[in-house]
Amino acid sequence: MDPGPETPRGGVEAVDRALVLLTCFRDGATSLGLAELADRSGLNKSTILRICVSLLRRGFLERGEDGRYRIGPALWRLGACYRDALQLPSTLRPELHRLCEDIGETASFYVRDGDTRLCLFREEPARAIRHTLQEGASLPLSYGATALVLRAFGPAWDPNLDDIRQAGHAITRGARDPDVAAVAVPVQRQATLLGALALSGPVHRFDAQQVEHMIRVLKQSADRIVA
Amino acid sequence: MDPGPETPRGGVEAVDRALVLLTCFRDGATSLGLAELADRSGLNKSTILRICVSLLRRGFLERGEDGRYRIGPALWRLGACYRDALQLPSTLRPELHRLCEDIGETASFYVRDGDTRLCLFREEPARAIRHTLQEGASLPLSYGATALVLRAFGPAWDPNLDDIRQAGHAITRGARDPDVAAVAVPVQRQATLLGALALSGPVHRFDAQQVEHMIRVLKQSADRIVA
DNA sequence: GGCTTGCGTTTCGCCTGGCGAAACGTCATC
DNA sequence: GATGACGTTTCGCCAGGCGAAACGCAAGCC
Repeated sequence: MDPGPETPRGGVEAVDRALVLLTCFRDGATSLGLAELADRSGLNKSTILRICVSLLRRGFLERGEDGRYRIGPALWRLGACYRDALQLPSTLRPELHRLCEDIGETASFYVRDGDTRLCLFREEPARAIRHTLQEGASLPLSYGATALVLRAFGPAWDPNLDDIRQAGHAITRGARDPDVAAVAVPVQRQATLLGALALSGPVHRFDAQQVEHMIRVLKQSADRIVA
Repeated sequence: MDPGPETPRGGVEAVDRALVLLTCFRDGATSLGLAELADRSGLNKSTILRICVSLLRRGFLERGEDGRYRIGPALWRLGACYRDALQLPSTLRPELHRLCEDIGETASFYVRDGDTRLCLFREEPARAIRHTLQEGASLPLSYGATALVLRAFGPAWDPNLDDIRQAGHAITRGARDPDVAAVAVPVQRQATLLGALALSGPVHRFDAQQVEHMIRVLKQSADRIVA
């Protein structure tokens, strides 16, 4: 949580600290005690307590009966506001569902978020063995099929990714997890990249023939989404 | 945005102001300029500018090319964290989908959020005429079928709602909007209320017979969700 | 062109909000 | 009853940041 050797100065210190506190809730840490917060944020306990009064009052935090802190409902509301601002087509979620049902693998939609990628939506099939991921999960841009697509079709021009731009899709096998494979295509509206659409699942269900089929279906979906 | 005649004291002023700023994004206001923010929040422009530096740095706000502010991706991530903390059964979303398909009306799930209710999930049917609402929408507890259920089965015991507790469901016709009707049932896990499950649509499609059918299906869904 | 209006941004001296070490109360555990 | 971990409260000191005002810019108007 340490902001680095030299924080780029500017801004309001107290606000910064509050945001650091909120950001402590990640990697599955859905509830935190005061000591854990102090530990993760590096802030003085009394400082945290004071800031939490404000966060609690405005619904940005909640307290369980055990006294532990949790993220509050205001953040769900604002999260929805983020999604609304993206003005994504309403066809996105239905298309994901359709992809997931047709192919029988997890379908997901990622957007770029600075130097990470953010899973906005996902649909999982009802199969026993499937790729599980959470909406809201934040992953690095350094690996993964959606990461490649977001980088290849994003604003910055990386010559290493010419082949992906050429092909119009990206495939990875075991990039993040040795058992997981994924295929991704860009979703573009008038030459601007909205995000990446992907199918992911166990690597053994992604042979050449199936992957080819997935790419075809993914591209059709991407087209329908922005149609 | 005025916190009332006398803010309940305590907390950190700068943090409070930052949260007020974020809360300005609602009612479909997905992007705001500095002047609008100043207007809505009642804060001095220079104060806002200073606070925004922190919010921008941490990804809680974004700036469009037009210079306007929008909610940032960090809030989507945290919104997901709120949902995770509720530990809602993974069966919820599929059940909503099933309800929506079987009945052909909008299916939604609400939780209590202080003195309002918050739409966590919703599924809309593909019909031309349907009830449209947004995930993340915040509505009052004073009217609506889900509001009645959340109040009737929540912690505070309101004797006016005995009949709803008795019946195990609530029905409203034209409570919020004269054209909209809704039926809602509680979702309870070991006697604690998780939220309210509802079907809503145009009032003319909610005659006595259909409503009875919906109630039956809703209760089955609620049971399956917590099974 | 000149005037006006609205916007975002920057400045700066003054003052108070809030920082944090330390002390405290309260549970568990040994 | 000693120890440790935790959440909470206190309080004196001081720098963080408040906000009126000034500024620069672009668009609209006569």
